[in-house]
Amino acid sequence: MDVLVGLLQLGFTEYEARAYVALLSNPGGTGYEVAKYSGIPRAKIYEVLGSLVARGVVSTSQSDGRALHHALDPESLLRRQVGQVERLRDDLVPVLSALAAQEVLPPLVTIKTYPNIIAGARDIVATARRQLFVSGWWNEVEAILAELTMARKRKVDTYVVVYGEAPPARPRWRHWYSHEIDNRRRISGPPWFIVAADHAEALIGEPTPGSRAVALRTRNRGVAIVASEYIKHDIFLLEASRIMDEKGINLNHDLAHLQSMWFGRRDSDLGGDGSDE
Amino acid sequence: MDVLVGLLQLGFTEYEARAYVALLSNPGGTGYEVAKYSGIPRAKIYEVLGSLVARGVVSTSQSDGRALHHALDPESLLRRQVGQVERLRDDLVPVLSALAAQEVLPPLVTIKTYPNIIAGARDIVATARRQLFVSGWWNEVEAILAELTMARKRKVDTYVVVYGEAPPARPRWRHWYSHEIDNRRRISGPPWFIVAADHAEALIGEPTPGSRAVALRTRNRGVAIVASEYIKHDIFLLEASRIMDEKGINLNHDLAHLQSMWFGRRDSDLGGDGSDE
DNA sequence: TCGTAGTGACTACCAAGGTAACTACTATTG
DNA sequence: CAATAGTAGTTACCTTGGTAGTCACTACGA
Repeated sequence: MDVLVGLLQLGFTEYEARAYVALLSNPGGTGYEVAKYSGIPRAKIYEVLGSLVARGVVSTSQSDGRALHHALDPESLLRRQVGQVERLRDDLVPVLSALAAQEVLPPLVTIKTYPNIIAGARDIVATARRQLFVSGWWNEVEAILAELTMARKRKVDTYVVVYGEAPPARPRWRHWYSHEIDNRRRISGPPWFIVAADHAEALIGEPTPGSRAVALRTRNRGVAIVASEYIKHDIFLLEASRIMDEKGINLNHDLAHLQSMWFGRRDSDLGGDGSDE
Repeated sequence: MDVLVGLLQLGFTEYEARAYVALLSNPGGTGYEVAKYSGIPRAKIYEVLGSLVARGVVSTSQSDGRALHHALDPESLLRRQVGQVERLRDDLVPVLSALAAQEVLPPLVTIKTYPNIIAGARDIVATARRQLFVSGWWNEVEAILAELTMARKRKVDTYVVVYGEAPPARPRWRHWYSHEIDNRRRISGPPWFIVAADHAEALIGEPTPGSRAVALRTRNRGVAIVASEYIKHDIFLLEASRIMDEKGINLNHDLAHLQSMWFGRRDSDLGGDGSDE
């Protein structure tokens, strides 16, 4: 990640970003020096430093009658930004939620572009309460791994099926299943990505790397159930075939540990605190 | 907090904010309807909705060949924003910190405007490791209360002295001391706000409500020690006078000659009342 | 004279806000 | 049946403010 791009995303202008970086590596500079190191025209530098001072990102000190400038350390800068959005969230969410009207019947909504599909998947995982099913390729699963971990910490039953070559960073979760297929070509058509929560909400996506990525997201009950059941069947068959490979007989007994997918959590399954194995 | 202002702070344009709010309270609208509810000129509405769709804040569905629009729910929207800044932080801080050069000797830095003083105080509290001293009026102490709570959770020894009328939301901490004084007028001059951490960093501020607010922030060792010691002495005297009150010892008369340090030639009592725990 | 320090007056460009006028379709009603 | 009003969407153009970028100037000390 280019630092300048990152700072732009924090709302810095290009000059502000360049001045900040220049001040970081050359602390205590006069305006003139900052202009020299940053390549910002001298005619603009005081304006730029002024707006950074107003934002509290740069502070001044006096020495020999000259004004020196000092950059806020990066940790503090980013901590402030995070704190600001968090405070904004705490202020805004209740007001906005009060404004929001309920949709009469859940629409079948189209989501466009890859990052929006990932964001939608994160939403669903982050709001799941009891049961969560995920099926997709490692790239997409990895992108929502932080949220999946949080969900498991919240005691959400989380089932994940990952297609493709076994990834290096594969977490050791109880219900993590791998379809080890060479590459994205093996199974027909484009990649897919399915997230379903609580038999209530689902996202069925086609995370093509290009700009063609599209997904369906809905709280439509039928779709949500189909998505969940599809993944359940997939897992069931995967396990069945594995065990048949090993033994050959009496599948029912061997697959009993999967019954919780359909019948909810049983006492014997309450194996821990979100860190099984 | 006005919702529109809040959304602007999230990087929405005014039209985008108005369209989003209109869509929240009227879900599933055509572009035409959104324009009607939001007051955005029809000529602009598709452009605006388009950029919201591109950002994933609005999604579309089809019904009778018409494109309907649906707003992302506020919790998800704000969760995404928070996650985005957090990811930016994790990416950016290591790179920026690597760029940062150490200042040879800690400067005496001037901080301007009230919010920047508060932000600086938050920085210091958030990075304190062992010992923390805070002295100020309730307004300012309240503004950094969240960070103080975090510091206490990190096992930082936290001492707070609050001037002014006892606030309603006063936390019940072990080292929380109150100087109950009627109003900001009693002690001469403007309000003040002191934060000192680890005998290493200090902020000494003058949080005037207007634009005149100024503070000194520094890692200069001498200043940091003076600030810490000042607050320690203040607490010591406060406690001493409380305990003497309890035991019926009254030195007012014997120390009357010192009262002039604080009150000129008037003789009156110190406000210590022992409302700590 | 050169390097440091700071300022005023420009130009260029673009995103955002704002207006007017247009097409096309549907439903209602006199 | 034609006229009208409302819905749905589009093209063109204009204004404004902020950002980027240039040039030319003053002032000072070594």
